[in-house]
Amino acid sequence: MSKFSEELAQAFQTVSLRPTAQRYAVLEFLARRRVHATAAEIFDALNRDDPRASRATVYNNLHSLAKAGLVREVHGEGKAARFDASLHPHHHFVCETCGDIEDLPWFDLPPGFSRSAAGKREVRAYEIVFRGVCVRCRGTRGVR
Amino acid sequence: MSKFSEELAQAFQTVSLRPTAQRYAVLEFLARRRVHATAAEIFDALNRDDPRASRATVYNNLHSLAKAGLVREVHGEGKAARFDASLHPHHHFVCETCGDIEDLPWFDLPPGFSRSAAGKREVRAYEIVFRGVCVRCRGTRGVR
DNA sequence: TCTAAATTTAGAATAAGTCTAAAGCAAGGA
DNA sequence: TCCTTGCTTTAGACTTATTCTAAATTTAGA
Repeated sequence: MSKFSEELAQAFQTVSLRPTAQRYAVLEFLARRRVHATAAEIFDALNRDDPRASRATVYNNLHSLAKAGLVREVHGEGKAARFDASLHPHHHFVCETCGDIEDLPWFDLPPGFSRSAAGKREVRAYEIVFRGVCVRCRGTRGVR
Repeated sequence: MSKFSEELAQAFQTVSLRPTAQRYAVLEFLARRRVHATAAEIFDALNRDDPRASRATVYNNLHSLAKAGLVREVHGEGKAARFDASLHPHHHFVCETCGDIEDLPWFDLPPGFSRSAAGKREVRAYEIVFRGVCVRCRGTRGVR
């Protein structure tokens, strides 16, 4: 068993979610990708090889994985939600030109920032979303 | 002319967007509200009094206002996008229990944070999204 | 006033995501 | 091992959010 699949198996363990073939395939697909995928892309990809998965199953699993914290739902420019494996914490960058979403390395807010901002609310998580122009789109500046 | 409507008029000026009756109504509605509205809610509200606006117009204006930076699109728990006037900068808090989205007072990231995180990307804006349990939902804890 | 460009409209069309009811599996106890 | 119970999967119909279309209207500026 590779380091990689061990890590996935481990992840299922710690959140105590049944590692069904389809659920595993969804998480694996996301964990291998750099660019964030829409549910439709995941559906298409899974149905090129075994195990297959129905549309409903893809959504079911994206939701159960998100609830368990192994996957995050991110919204960029388009109307379809995008998903990424969040095995390791990170922030996000949304390109306003091409709509792609990229991961940025994690850093904590200075202690006290979130507490004072949130008042009496209970903060369970946070992320910073940066918007702007990605490296690829900066390169083609003016060409359009 | 009230301070408030002056501010809206001013906002249209500075981004040089035509202040049509419908567009003004959309922005005004959002600026007066505390809770973030879906397009459907805005559509319903506008069609209770003049000026009316068709569904397409509501969306057109939400998009033109968003592009101009006067409105922000935020995604909470539900599938419909929510919008808020962003005349003044702020961060967001999404309640994982009831799905409501609240504004948090703005604070800057410590200088250097965003620059080093984003690498060669051009950052035009950022926001911090906190998730957790809002004050109202904390109160009803355990009742369910 | 006149013109060109932007805006509005109703309704049809598309797309994203959810629901349903039946059938298949997985985990743990006897 | 064999049940039992509760997750999970499935195809496809369905709902709902958002976009598109083409014609009519309004706006800003010359």
